[in-house]
Amino acid sequence: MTVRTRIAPSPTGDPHVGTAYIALFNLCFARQHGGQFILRIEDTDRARSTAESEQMILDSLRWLGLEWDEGPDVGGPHGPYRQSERGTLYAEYARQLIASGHAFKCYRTAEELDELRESRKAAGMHLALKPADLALAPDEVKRREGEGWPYVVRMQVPVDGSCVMDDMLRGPIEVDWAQVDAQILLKSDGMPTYHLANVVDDHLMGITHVLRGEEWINSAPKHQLLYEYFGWKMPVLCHMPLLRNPDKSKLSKRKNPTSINYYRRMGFLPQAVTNYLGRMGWSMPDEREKFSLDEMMTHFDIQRVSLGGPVFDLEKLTWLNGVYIREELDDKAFLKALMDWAFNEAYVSEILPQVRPRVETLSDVAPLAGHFFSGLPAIDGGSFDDIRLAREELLKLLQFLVWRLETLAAWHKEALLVEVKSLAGHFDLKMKAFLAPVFIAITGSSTSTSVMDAMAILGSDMTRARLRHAIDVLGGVSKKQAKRFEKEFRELEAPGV
RNA sequence: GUCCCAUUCGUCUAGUGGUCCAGGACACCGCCCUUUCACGGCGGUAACAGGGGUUCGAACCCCCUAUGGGACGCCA
Repeated sequence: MTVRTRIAPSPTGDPHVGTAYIALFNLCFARQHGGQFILRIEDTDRARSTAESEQMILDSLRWLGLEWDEGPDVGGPHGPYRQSERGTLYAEYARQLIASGHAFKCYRTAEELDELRESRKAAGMHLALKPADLALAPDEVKRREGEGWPYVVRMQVPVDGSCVMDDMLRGPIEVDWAQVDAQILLKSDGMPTYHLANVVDDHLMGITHVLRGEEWINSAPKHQLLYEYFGWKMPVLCHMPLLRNPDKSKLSKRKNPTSINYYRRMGFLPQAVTNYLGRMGWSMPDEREKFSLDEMMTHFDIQRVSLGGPVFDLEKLTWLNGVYIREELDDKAFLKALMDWAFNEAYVSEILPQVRPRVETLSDVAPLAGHFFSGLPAIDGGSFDDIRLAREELLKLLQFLVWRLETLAAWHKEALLVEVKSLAGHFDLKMKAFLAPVFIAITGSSTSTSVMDAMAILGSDMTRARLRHAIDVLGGVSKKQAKRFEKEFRELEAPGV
């Protein structure tokens, strides 16, 4: 048996807890059956990830203790299908499908597709575009082809009848073919979409079981069809429930800290985080709450997965983490955990230059630099009383900064400075005035170390979490405000559009 | 809008036709322990979404309704 987890690349290298969650269950499932567990980063769009951001994601999975295997024919997460070759490899399979009549070239433009979807929506029909909907008159196709228009390769799909696929946990799932669109297999830049890459890779890697998120159920018919077209054996499917925000929507960073790095920075123990993820939609046969990864693997049973989408509860995770610190760590291990976390030479050395000019006695250090060793500062709305900005303007400032920082790929002081400068310009504020509220949000006080350096040292996850926390204690951004803010922010991002 | 998936205390869950007027955990409340605060111990509030079937019997099986979520991208 061979299973794999596919990882969506992210430019900032944020490893999502949802990814870790799926990886954990894949790992346990594989180990329980003595099988292999492989990792794949889905980098069909090279702009989305860098070697560095991929490394960050892998590091955090390793931190959680999720060890993966080198797959057959796959040297690490990328394997022989690595970027340079990937386009040509998948293009070859796409050609094969065209030759067998299972796929076709489509010269439709984005505008035409929008129109088609609009009119279908207006007519109250389902939005799936079928091959017939996309067809152009033969001479028009000829013209576009002759003029060298860009094209994509789409798969053929049946127009009627239905597709039945099997899910390990849910039993047979039936979907009308009418709901399934002529999925794009190869983009106009020649790179494959997830759907093609996924099927081809899984086949070449000999994947036998696929455990993935519930959000993939609807595209499973396409995958099944592709396996049929190629004449390959389809892996067994299993769709895991989705982790949720407290409001039950799919876990998202807008409403929750979703980055593993955040929990790491906050001082959670990896065993506790992994244990907690293992309790999401799953339980030990004897119902104990606390168990190690090894215990989970030996007692694992996929049938014990419950299908209701579990809410990720920070409070309970925090309790569990406390249990681990109290029960699993003796003084020596506790000390080691602290040192691994922040009390180490590398980290403290970064902080020393910040405090040296500002202290007179050694005992000044802790109060001054405490925020480098803390989570969220104890602030409330009153902490911002001295800021001479209207409440809404203040919220907007913090919110814009969060949004800017969310897309920042390289996290260092110079890059931060560029962002802050440009935003200060937008708000028509001097740097000092712009940074005043940021200072309070990050350090929790109005006298401390340099805020720009603090942000650089604290890192992306903690910085953003503190800014978001400040927004929360200020009463949060209302839906109406969010709408206004977003509009203004977009105009700021793309001036003249 | 169309389709798909789901639905047990506020939250995570146990429960796969009788042992369930539903058990455990977090949170909350009370009491005890304690020089404070925690930790710990004991106790309490609190749920089978609703309606129809099937059955001697239903949280568990079937149907309908409601609610929630997801999908409908040259994202993954």
